[in-house]
Amino acid sequence: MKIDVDKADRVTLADVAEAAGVSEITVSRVVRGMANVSQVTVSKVEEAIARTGYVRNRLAGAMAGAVSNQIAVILPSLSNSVFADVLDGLEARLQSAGFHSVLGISNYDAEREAQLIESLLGWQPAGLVIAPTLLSDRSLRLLERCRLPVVEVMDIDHDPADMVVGISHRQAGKSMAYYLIGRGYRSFGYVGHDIEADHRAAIRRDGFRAALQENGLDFETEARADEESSVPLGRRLTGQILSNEAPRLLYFSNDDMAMGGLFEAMSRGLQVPRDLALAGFNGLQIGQSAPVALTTVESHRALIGQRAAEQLIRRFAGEPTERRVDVGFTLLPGDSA
Amino acid sequence: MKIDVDKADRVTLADVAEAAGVSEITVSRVVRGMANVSQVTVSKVEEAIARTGYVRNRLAGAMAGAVSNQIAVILPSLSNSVFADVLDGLEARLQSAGFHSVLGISNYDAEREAQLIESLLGWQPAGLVIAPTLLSDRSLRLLERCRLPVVEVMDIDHDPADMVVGISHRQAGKSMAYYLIGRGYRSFGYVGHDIEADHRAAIRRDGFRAALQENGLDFETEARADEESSVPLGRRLTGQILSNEAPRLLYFSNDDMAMGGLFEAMSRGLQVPRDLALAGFNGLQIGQSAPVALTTVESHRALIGQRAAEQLIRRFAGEPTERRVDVGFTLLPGDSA
DNA sequence: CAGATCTATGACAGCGCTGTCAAACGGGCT
DNA sequence: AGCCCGTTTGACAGCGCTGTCATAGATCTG
Repeated sequence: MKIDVDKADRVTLADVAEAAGVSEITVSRVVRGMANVSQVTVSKVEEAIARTGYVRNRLAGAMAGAVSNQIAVILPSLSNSVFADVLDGLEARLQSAGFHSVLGISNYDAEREAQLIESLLGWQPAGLVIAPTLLSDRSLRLLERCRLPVVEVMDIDHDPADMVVGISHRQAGKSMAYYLIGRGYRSFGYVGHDIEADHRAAIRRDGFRAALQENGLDFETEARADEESSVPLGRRLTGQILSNEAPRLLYFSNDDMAMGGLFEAMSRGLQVPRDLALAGFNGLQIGQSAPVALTTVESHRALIGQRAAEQLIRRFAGEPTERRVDVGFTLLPGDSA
Repeated sequence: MKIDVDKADRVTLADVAEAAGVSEITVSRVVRGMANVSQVTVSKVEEAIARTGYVRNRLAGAMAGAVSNQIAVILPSLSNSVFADVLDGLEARLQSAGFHSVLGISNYDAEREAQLIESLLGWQPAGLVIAPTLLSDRSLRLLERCRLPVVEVMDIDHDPADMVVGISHRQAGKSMAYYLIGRGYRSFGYVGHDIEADHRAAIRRDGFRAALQENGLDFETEARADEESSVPLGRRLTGQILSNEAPRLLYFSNDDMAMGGLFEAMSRGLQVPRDLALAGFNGLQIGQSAPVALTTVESHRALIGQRAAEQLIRRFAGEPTERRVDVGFTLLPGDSA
């Protein structure tokens, strides 16, 4: 069978060139906004472009040697608003610099992640941004040999293949613990989601715990489930803990979970923080608007995206880049602890 | 044995072909998993690919005639989780069919939207998915002449250029009003965000209002601000309304806003729904986990994304597609009204 | 006014891959 | 043996664009 492509319809540089009475390369120069074309020619060409309805073929352009303006982006999930925020910040800066992102979602699956890297690399992108799940050896090898700027985002608690932008989740966990100990809390519990998949949550918990242990303390209880984080899960696990003798303060794996905890406490008529104190992570807007503002650590997600974009843009411009960018976090005191 | 180190830059089909002792086209066939290659040759080639570290160049592939596996996706925003959900559903189906999405964010700006369409079309994608803001004439012309499957998503209250997947926001608004009137409410207020930009919110409001008017009613109050929807905004506007004589029920432009309303009511010690009833739109998970579950309409966002992907995939396979897919919505009774 | 220096334009050769068509090969059959 | 047919493999010509280098004027210099 023959797929009858509309070759006749597709307007190419050659068509525009003919229509404008100039050469292809001149049209190409106009399209790319290059300086060395006379004003008269430019307007002739622009008129011809409008008349023919030419749409630039970037595939051919990228092939012919000009660098692609595509950036490969690999994230573990989008249902978690945290990554949507990062993507949002990334897109904003990328777009304003004329780049597009090509997206891949790994679903916290290392094998899938490796496939995505390989597949996206096939589009010869100008750069790669990845929020790593747990990079497999294959992934690492791909990243190292691809000779292309790579920014790992989210946590800077590891050594990057090229560049990394984010915060130290270990420090975030520790800071919260120090703060709470300073506020006088001595009895702690942990409520978490699937921290096998979400290793950053695991790092925060470890950091928190390390700080507790420095003070001769530890979690008295842990409630965990192997599900993605969510408000209902936070609520359910908090309910479980509250049905026994509960610790004074619950540290949640993130704000979604903590909101669930807050809701459960409210439903039970508990006063927060008098009867139960809560702390989360992320600084989601909703937590700060709750009747009892959540005590949490703000991770500047959009900023991470922006900085990642900036690193790439700098690299393209031949400017120096930093191997490790710590965007820092902010402890939001809130009223829940 | 000898890996071409001269052009260490890129391993091409030719390199692999040489390493395997076959022709380029044969390697190409193996890479594309075509049937007409002998088993012996396949393994020779696969070995050579592994040895050379060949990464397929899809740019060249797409150029040479095979269709691109990229899908252009244009959304108004990502900070609104609604679009992140759509993208999530879309990506899931697309990836499993071997496609990637190339993303563009229009920020509810028609001009930007047109630019994005043109720019993304330049990558010769196989299809286009767009959650339109307000398509400019230029955008419409681009969509119509691009000879490529286009799926508009979110609302089906308009006539699509090609295909459309979503729900009727007008019906969603009306249904909620009918439900509330049926529950005995007679006094209504509206709390909304920037419905100039978010025309779907405007359609819901109009639908709601039309249903009220059918019953000889109307909004007694409206509180609006020209900002993106958010929990704090919902809270602030609700506060404004409550400081005067408030209507019995507040209809919010969406669940984010309604959560703000709920929080404000709780903070003031009001009983919901006894003292104030609330209704939203979207069916966000958090609203259903709140101490008072939100009365709302669930828009199946991820499903919209999935269906959009399916329409495209069908079209590529030459199977028939529907011009208009209504994924339907679900009224969630909740406890807030 | 010859020679030097720009500026504006074009010719040409690929980028790395795949569609097309042709050739080589290996039986099965008469 | 001679012929046919199906399976494997390869040669070749682009896809639409841009980098490189060349060329034709235009402008300047002393």
